[in-house]
Amino acid sequence: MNQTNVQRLPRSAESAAEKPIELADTKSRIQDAAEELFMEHGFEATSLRLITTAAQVNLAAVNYHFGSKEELFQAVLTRRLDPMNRDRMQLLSNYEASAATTPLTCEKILAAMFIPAMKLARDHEKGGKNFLRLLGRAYADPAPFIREFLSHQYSEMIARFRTAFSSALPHIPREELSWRLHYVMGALSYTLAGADVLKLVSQYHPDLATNDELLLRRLAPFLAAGLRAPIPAEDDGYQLLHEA
Amino acid sequence: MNQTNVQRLPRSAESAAEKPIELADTKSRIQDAAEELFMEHGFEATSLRLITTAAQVNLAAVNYHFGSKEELFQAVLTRRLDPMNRDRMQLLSNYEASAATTPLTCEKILAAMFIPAMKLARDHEKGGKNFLRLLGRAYADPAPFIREFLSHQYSEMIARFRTAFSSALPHIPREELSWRLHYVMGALSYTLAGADVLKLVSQYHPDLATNDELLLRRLAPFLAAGLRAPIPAEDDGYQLLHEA
DNA sequence: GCTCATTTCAAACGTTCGTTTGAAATAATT
DNA sequence: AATTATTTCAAACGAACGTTTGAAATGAGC
Repeated sequence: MNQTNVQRLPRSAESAAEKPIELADTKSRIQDAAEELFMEHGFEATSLRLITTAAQVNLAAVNYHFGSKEELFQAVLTRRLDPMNRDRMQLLSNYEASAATTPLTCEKILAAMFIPAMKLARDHEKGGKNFLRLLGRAYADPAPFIREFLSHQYSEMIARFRTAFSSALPHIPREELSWRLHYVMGALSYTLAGADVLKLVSQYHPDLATNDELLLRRLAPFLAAGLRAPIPAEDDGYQLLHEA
Repeated sequence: MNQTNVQRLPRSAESAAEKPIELADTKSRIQDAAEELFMEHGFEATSLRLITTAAQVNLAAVNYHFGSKEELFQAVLTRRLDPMNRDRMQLLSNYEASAATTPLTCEKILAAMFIPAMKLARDHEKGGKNFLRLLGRAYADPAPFIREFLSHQYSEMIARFRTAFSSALPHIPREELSWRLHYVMGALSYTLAGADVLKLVSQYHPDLATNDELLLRRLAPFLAAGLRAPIPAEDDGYQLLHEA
């Protein structure tokens, strides 16, 4: 019934663009529409009928080309997540090579995490910004297949950056560093996803929110200062919990 | 058809517990079951049939007591969110009164945010911890009625803490502070929700994750250091974006 | 005991969901 | 041109959804 793993080219294999008004092929149209709609409504609330109508394809096309709704969701994530994480690791390696023997600064390592994410948001005029919002929501999605997929998709990149931070912050114990990395990911995903539920950033200059360099110049110092913070002593005034 | 706003006590109004095996009333049982199931599967993926079965009540009881599934969700959130945010503001006022004229430290203000959240996680043996996970997921939920509800529910508390941080950090420009508050909320919700998709904290000592004081001693220094971080100068080595 | 409001219940409502089907249409191969 | 493989299509499938209904059960007030 279904196609095998090999994907054939359905139309004549001309190399360059033929007609400018020509639509993309069915599979791509589905992915584009799905990305936008998953971002807007979430996985559960987005029906295949909504997607296929927006993509102007037949309802059965999703199951034919992707197998199921879940597999479509994973394909939508993989399409941009894979290159982004590969870029991140490549950029980190470049920085490390440039720095020769001296360890990288936290800011530099953070930049290696952020810049590919921002490049993704900037590059794809259509879905780039939306994709990061979709990703931020996927982080918090309780569906097991999403959580397993993400943790598998990220594991290599995270391990790579963990050791980089470990070298940059030799005075921070390994366990403490794990927690601080956790906080970094929280602030990062929250920011990149634009999940400002609480309207904290009230004066929302549009070019400020989209200006990557400004965003990096705000976020990186904040997180780097946190990563470098001294470990508080035992009697450092944190017996706060029993005052309430 | 439906009951009015006044809620009657359906059973004889004995003051104390009568029989230890007696079940709570229908409305509470629904809320308890809904809290746990919404936490586990999210709003969309949790059906009323699942909730009413777990609560051992009739399917129609949800619409009778709450009106709709959406209103049930809001009731579940309000039940614990309202007291928590009131506690936060009260605790902040207490701290300010104790400090007299001297401004509070960032750590102290952060503690006023965290401690009520942790008390909530600790107090209700059954759903406390789960509720924070539910809350963390609600932050990222795209459903408009959830986002509007949360932003309304939080607005007073956020405004209160914003001015507190503003006093504690007079050298940080107001706009910069808004962004840093944004990062704080990101790390906070990510941590309290236990949304560790990426398994960053691999060595997961159970008593460490549940020990509130330890958690506060890790998170507060990290965030306070970030909040106090100096504003980077224009030529401070952040021309990183074009090296990629 | 009777009355009346409140709560519970089984059953069904109409809708929407993801998926499947088998034939028609299109493209590729011989 | 004939044959084969691939893709599209309209239609339907069974299941699950939130909600409604009207009668039965249960409570309180007189």
